[in-house]
Amino acid sequence: MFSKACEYGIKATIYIAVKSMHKERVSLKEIAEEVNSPVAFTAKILQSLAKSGIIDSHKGPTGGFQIEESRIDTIKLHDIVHAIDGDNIFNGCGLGLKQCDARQPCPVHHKFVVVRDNLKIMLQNTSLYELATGLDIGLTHLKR
Amino acid sequence: MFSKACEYGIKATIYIAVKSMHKERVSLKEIAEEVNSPVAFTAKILQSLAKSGIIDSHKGPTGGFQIEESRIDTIKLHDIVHAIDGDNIFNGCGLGLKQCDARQPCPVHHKFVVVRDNLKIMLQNTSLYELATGLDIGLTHLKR
DNA sequence: TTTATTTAGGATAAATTTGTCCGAAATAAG
DNA sequence: CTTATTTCGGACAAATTTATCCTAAATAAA
Ligand code: FES
Ligand code: FES
Repeated sequence: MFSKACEYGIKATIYIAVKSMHKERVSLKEIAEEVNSPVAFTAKILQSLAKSGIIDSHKGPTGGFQIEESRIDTIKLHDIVHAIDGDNIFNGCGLGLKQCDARQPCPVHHKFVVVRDNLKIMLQNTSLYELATGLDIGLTHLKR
Repeated sequence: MFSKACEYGIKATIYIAVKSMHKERVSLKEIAEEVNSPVAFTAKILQSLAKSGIIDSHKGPTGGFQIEESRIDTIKLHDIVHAIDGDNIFNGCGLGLKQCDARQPCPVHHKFVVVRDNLKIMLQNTSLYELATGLDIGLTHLKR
């Protein structure tokens, strides 16, 4: 469904959000540990999320990653997925046709768009805030 | 969403079904042309679909692929996807946790399972027959 | 200013998926 | 029986994704 990079990116962002809600910056190393992801690969993903403006990064001692508190509830899961995996998952044809178009539909088009839109809406309606809160109060988990 | 192999496999199966409904066997070469897929790669996929019992294959002159007519409406999209991509898409965690379990859920679990189940139900409810019919009467297309 | 710490970024490498090649096996037809 | 045709199956290759390594740049603190 999502790429590995996206899975790591989502988990990392949620973890950063939890820490940010407690006014704490968090290092790459800590993130990778908590998220159970390869450190260097996670670094790349965080780098790109920073460039996308989803998270903030700071170099040097006391440096690390954080998210401006006021933005945590405006950031949606959709934004993270879009930043990492692009929009093929939201607009692409389920059977890989170059263009998904209802006027020249593939055999699964009509049924597939329902599912695809369902996913899109879910991602658009899910805020980083609610995901971070669930993790913070111990209702959900990042490792297993 | 689906692997390339699965996309090709679905399109190929639908095409074989259309031909089978007209009592015709169809060769690998023709399938690959109609589906716009690499010939040798398509061969591997068809081979595995034959092993899974979803399609029938016959060697030699006048050989090719076909699907027993009576089975066309009992085969569901779910069967094809399951045969090629396995069941991770139906049961796997959206964030890649080793085990998706409501008792130890990841942050997106509750929202993700709704979408995932939605997809599963759609695939289970979609018969090869209806997909093949749509293609046969020119309502849908395999290339673009 | 020096040092230690942390992210940035480029080069590589490993793993997986996608795709190719070719000879073997089956089989229909002359 | 021989030949032509078609799928089978294994080995190999290319492309993409995932992952690692190392140096540079920034920066906080001594
Ligand atoms: S054309 Fe295939 S999903 Fe729309
Ligand atoms: S635990 Fe992640 S989707 Fe169920």
